[in-house]
Amino acid sequence: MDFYKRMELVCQRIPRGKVASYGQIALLCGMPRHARQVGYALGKGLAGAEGVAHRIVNARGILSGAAAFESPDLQKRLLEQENVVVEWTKDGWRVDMRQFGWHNTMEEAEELYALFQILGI
DNA sequence: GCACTGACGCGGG
DNA sequence: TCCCGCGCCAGTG
Repeated sequence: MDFYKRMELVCQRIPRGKVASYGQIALLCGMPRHARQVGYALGKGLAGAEGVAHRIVNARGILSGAAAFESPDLQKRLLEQENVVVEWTKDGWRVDMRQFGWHNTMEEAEELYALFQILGI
């Protein structure tokens, strides 16, 4: 069971133009309640998710990781570049999860789990 | 081993 | 819907 390797596979499956939450990533990795470790891994540059890290937001759609990017609005710009609408709220930059959330299917989850088994991670 | 930290989540009101 | 408080757990020193 290698959490970070699983994270890499999961993160790279987030479709362009969609976002996923930390808890959702943890769940797909087969590690419920590990949302904070997902954030830790992204911040440390583990999990090889550099290219798609901007697609990870919290459960409410808030870009909580803005401070971890080189410039404060980099994550927002990367998302807008993928046609994701980001709006300002009193809590910070936010994405509408109903519209842009990655609503993965049971099939995708099972497919990932099978892949983990094959790769032995 | 212990205490503290943090890109978080959720249930209740 | 929003706000609040508590729960969570690998890393770190």
